[in-house]
Amino acid sequence: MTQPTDTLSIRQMCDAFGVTARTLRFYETKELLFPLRDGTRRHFTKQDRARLTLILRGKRFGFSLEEIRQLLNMYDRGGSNAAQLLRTLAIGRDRLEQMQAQRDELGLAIADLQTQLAEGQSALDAFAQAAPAAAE
Amino acid sequence: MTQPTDTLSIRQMCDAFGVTARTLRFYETKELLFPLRDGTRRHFTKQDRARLTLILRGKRFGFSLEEIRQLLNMYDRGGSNAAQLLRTLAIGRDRLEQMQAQRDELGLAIADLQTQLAEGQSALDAFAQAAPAAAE
DNA sequence: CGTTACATTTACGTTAACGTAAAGCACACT
DNA sequence: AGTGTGCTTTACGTTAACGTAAATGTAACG
Repeated sequence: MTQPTDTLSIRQMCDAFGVTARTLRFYETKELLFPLRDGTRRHFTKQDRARLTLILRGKRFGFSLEEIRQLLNMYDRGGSNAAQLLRTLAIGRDRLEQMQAQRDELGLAIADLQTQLAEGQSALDAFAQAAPAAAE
Repeated sequence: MTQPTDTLSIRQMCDAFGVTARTLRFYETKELLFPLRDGTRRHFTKQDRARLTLILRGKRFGFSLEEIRQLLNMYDRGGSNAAQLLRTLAIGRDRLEQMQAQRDELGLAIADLQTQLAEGQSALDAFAQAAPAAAE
């Protein structure tokens, strides 16, 4: 009959998720988390834990906190909002394309850099290859 | 015998390189460019053009402006500074590794997102898959 | 001489996602 | 009462690479 003590203190949250207290409070001000209050202290519920999981996952996906907030809100309202869902999907696809483009550009830059570095001793000259007569 | 008019105005530079005047002035304050002065106006020499090419290339490589400045300085002093060159190479390799790591992470995230988006209609549920009972 | 075009300096603003004090409750223990 | 631990709020600081005004200058055109 002891209450499940279903909540975590801020420190426990930090340890559990590998984030700082500042981060958790910050997320609260950004309306990403809504911990309960015992007087002045925060108590993070199972919901908060689930949301934080999503937040971190969203960050891995490259979403901004604001985007994540919107996604979480939609999710909260129950997925019955088809139009919104579609827009969400569009956002997701956009992000995907951006990421792919980014990755491709990275790939190019990496290839460039690799050949430059491998090509010889003087990577500087390689780096500067496009500059004829930089020093007259 | 007409002087080659070998310099470009700031606007011509902007057009030639697709950057803003602010950017060029900013680069000057950062000691990346050293345009000549005709009274108050800037005149960008061939050297400046070469340097700007390198700057933009360096950015494509993911170097910061400060890193670029150092590289340009080393290059300017003539490549006779072997130790420096080696350190430079090390920097380049570090950057390469960072970029590869970044690219790999991006690859992972992309793969994730792709399966999520493809897997079904509800990308939201997919996005939220790790959150059981987010809405009790 | 007035306008237009282009240029200049100075300096505050922007963005994201927190970091980092500073100062102070609120309890538990001793 | 004192000490310590954990938590709180408030609020300024950080970083990079410029953006964006504001006020002014100068040179040529008409």
